[in-house]
Amino acid sequence: MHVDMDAFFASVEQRDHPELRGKPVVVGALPGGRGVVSTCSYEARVFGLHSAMPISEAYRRCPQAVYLPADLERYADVSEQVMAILDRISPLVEPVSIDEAYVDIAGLEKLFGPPLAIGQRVKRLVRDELGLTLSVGIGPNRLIAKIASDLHKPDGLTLVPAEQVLDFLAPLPVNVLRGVGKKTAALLHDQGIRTVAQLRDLDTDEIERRFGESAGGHLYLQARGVASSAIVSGYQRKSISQERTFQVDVTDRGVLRDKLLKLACGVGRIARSQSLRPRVITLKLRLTGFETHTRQATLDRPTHSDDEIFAVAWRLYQESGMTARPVRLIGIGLSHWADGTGDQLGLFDRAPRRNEQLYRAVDAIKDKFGSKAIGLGAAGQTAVAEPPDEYAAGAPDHIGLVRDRRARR
DNA sequence: TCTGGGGTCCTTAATCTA
DNA sequence: TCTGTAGATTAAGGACCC
Repeated sequence: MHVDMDAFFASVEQRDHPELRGKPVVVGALPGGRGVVSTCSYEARVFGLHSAMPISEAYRRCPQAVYLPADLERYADVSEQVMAILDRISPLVEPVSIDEAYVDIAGLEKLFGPPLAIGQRVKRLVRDELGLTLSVGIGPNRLIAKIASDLHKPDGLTLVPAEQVLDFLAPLPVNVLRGVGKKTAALLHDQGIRTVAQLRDLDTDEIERRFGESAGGHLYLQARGVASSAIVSGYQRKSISQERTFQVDVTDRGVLRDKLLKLACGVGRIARSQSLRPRVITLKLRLTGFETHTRQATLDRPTHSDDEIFAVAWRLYQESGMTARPVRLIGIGLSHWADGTGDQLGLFDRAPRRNEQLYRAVDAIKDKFGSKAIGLGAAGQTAVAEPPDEYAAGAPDHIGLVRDRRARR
């Protein structure tokens, strides 16, 4: 099951300020400055407003709307309340963003009834306890549930049984698939491919040649309704970043230096609060004309001290070769934690294409290093000691030995 | 004409190293 | 000891998502 709050930020504002109900509400940047619409109410969408639209254009189209800055802390509180309700439904909840989550509802029939009843229960609980609506999609895997939840927004509830997946997907535009944004959609349109059904006519070699092995492979499978159904709770972030766009492009070194110091303190504080020490610090610059560059440094000694983060970022700026150019945006990112999870070293090889070979290789590694030393997972995923069945069902992408960097085994 | 902020993942190329 | 190279790592950019 995929649940998605309706116009989340705007709905919270309308709930807490009754005078805003029934009116176009835009949460995001304020008119007059630089920025975009974060979320807008359905009353505002009537005027063609939508997320990510430049605020200047939103104001042109709908000057009578109420424009509010985002109060992210408050929305995060509400988000936690929503997630807490989901936790009461299932032990396997995977929040994907502030207003969205996947919930594993397999095997809950005895407790709550059939899938549709579970969806209705979630909607009722959230409406009664929090005064908010959401849209629910239920399907045999994450892809289908996600697309389904989007289909009858707002306040929707859509179920797609496994045997209807292919027919369900066929007429939909290709951009419903994960990873198909503006660029990929345009490439597909150039070939006359607009629907998922049409995408199915491309064979796997053709599609991988055009979109790369990874993206192409995903497209091929998604077009056939194949996707993961694994719901993973427990999240370890991989990076921390903060960035700021200036109201007018900045050339003054002092202004940039001050902003960079503030950003360093901001990311440093978060890193310390989570005991994360980055080994990599990234400086981001956006120049006049939206030209974006990054510069990064790998540290000898990881740190989450504000001073050290700032010093590295400032050095990166000075060595960037762009100090003469006006700056539109400046930002700092931290990544590659020195401690904690996500620090395994994968020695990956192209996988044998047949499971038989795979398991022979796994057995050889087990013999040599012990069963706890090995793990299997799709590329980029956390490896687990025993492969879940869904990996056993198809040929894996990679096989490799995973070890702890610190252990040096 | 305009394009935020916080993320993830992938590709490509250069460089390092066992 | 020298050298070529596969594979790992680093760096930069970009697509995409919410």
